[in-house]
Amino acid sequence: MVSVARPVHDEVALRLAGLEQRYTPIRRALVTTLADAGRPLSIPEILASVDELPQSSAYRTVTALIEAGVVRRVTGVDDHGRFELTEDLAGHHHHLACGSCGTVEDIAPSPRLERAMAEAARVVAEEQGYEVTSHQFDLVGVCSTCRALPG
Amino acid sequence: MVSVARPVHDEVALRLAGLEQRYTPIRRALVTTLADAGRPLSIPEILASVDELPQSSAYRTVTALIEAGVVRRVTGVDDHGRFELTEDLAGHHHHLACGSCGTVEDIAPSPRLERAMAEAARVVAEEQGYEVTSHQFDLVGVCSTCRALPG
DNA sequence: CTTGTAATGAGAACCATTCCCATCTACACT
DNA sequence: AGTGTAGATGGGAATGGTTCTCATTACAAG
Repeated sequence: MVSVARPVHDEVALRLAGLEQRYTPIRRALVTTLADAGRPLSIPEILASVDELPQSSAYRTVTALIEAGVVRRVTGVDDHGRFELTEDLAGHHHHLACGSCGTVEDIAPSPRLERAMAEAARVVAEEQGYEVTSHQFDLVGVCSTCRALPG
Repeated sequence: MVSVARPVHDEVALRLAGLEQRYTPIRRALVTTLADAGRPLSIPEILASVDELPQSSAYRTVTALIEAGVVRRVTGVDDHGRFELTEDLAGHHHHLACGSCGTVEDIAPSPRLERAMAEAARVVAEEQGYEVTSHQFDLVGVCSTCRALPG
């Protein structure tokens, strides 16, 4: 909750200012929450984390931060939008969505994974004429928690 | 439209029968449409492809086919569900979602891509304790059409 | 302190999806 | 072929996440 580096807040304030927008307490709380979560959060999760936050403000604030280029929307396996700080603020990583419970986790980049991902992106670019967006992959699987469940 | 191999229809009929369900004309039309599309289709796309299909029937039919294990839902970059035949009916492949227009394409598996994907899945399984679902990956990028657009 | 502009909160509006129910149809058994 | 039973269909109502509207409030500059 106080673990967010000041440079992040400064950078967010700067980008908002570039659009003539203010870095208000609500926006600051949202940035802090997303930074601390370490994984993309859905709106319900954000509402549970930030005290006294009306739903409409949550959606609007998230939208404002997206427009300022400090938050991006992540699509998971269920139909809930999930949000995280952009890579230039939170660091490069990939995502792993659990097809069973819907939770999305960040994957810390390891050299082996990066090599495999980079190779996959290269192949897709060559063979399909696609430009893979900023080395961003989302994998779907079953998380260890759900695998342990009966059924 | 007549390009669907008979074994596919037979298999679908069999799986529906296993749940005491019938392989009706509507369901057959949907299977044919999905098989011919060669990429996951959204409900609006399905409605445009199948003549005289009420929206409620489209959703219900898709749901029935999912329960029978012959169709699966694919999540793209926008919030529209997209549907395709399962891999055991349509063959193994990956997806490429265009972050700009939302269209999802199938990626034909090439040896190079498979190697890279398999390696990525292995790493994720080892390092994150995840079981990656049936070698299924979805990548996001910008398709060649959208890249050619101004702006 | 005044004023202009952005931000907020509550609820209405929207839209994709799901649910309901009366009607229709397919298959099994005469 | 005729009939009965259960599944399937279609139209519309209901749901739920997300977006929009607008009156009110909070800032920053003069």
